[in-house]
Amino acid sequence: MLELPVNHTQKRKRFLELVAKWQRARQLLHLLVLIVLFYLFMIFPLIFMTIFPLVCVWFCCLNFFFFFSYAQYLQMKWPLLDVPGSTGLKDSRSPTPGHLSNKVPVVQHGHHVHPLTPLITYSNDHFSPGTPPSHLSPEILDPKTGIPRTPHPSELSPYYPLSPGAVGSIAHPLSWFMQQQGQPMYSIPPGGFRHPYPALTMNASMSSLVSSRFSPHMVTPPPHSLHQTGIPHPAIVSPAIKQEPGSNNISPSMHAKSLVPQKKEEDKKPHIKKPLNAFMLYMKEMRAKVVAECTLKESAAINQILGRRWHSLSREEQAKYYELARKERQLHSQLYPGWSARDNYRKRDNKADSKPEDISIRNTKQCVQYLPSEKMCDSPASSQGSMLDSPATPSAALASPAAPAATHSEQAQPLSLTTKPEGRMHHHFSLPGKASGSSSSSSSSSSSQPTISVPLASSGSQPSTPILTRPIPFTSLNNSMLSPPSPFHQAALHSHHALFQSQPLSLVTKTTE
DNA sequence: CACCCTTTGAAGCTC
DNA sequence: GAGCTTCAAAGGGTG
Repeated sequence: MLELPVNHTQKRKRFLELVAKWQRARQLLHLLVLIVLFYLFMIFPLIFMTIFPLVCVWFCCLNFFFFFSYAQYLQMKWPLLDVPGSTGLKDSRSPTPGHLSNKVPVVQHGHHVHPLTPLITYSNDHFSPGTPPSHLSPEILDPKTGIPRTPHPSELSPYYPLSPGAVGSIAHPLSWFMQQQGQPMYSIPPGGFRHPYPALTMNASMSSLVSSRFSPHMVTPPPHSLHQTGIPHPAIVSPAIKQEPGSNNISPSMHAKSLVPQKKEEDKKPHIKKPLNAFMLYMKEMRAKVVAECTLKESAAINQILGRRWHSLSREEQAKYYELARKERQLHSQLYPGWSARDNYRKRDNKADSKPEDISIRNTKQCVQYLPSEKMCDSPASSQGSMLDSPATPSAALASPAAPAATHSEQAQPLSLTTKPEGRMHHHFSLPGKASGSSSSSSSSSSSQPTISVPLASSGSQPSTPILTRPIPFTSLNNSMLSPPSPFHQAALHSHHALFQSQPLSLVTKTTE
């Protein structure tokens, strides 16, 4: 009769001893883990940053789960037992029995709280190494829509793609540039870019430029398409990849027979392309959008639309592309210090030789009408009126703080798309010997701009319109011309607009002489 | 299959 | 220095 309670108390005592041992072991384990983690934190901050949160979470969960269940188990099995692990659960104010007191000099924490919890916050602010800072966040606000735009999937377009109709949902490919507008543009060291690895001396904008426009996927990276720095550059086009017309489209046997070794060496040279200008960059970005908005797929038609939209852009928007183009040129010049645009001249010798013959042929192909499709899908801002009312006014560019550096070409701004052919028609009529005969491009352009021939024929007595014949450099504009609402300017534009309206593009065709 | 078309801008060339 | 020419991208169209 008396042995039963004795046995019971002994059993209970033994169990309590077991619990105490486990408690000490657990505390020792805590200490050990703390030491290890602290060591890791001091020695391997990088590892700490990545692994430690996981370890902490794991340890916390495991510890909490294990002790919670164990305490519950003890409470169920020994209702009268004062389980140390459950004190915190039952009542934190309940005194702990002396025989269960902690003799290990470790601060006792609640089991559901990790000892390092006060030192660690699991907020994303501290444990989001992969999250870029706000100024590097890919999400930017669309200046037009105000909607945050997310980065564009790289598979859509290699360069500056803008998904069709998704201006508000896709990050501007120039976001890197937009976000840097407030910063010094070029952090070129005083010694210049003579580093053998220009990429190492690039600033952020440069590197992003390389990673975007000069992404290696554009060009298969054969050895000869690598820059001397080893950096593949899309501007380098191997002759094997992009064959120069008339030079590399020859069969190997013909090549061996007809070409001089020097010619071979020249052909083996990688073809370094020109850096893209502002409009090219704009086209690269907006082409996909226009293609998706319209059912058009002809690049010529797309380019016409893009040309009008380009003029409908605000000065600030254009300035972004001008600045980007400037960076492109700078980077290009740094990557290829000895390169000149002349190097790419006359690559198409047969083409140049055959130009005079092509004029007659081209004159027969000038009735391609893109206007209906453009009317269908072009933005409202690029209507005929908007071409003339486009913000492409010189004064705006001058006033724009983000305006590109003042190169005369960047400042030159066509007043209208319909103005350039007029000048070319001038050559077509006045200088037939050279302008119309020596250049296929100019002749094609002149012949391809249908609005001019008729207005000139009908309004040949308008010598006052040469202001509209070519892009006018700012340097050649006086103040009266720089001011947009100039009566003269408006009158000229109005008359020009009237001419344009009197001869819609869709109705006018090239008049072959 | 090579070239054209079409756009704007940059740079080279010519006079 | 003005004017002209070439090239850069793009992809359907054309011979």
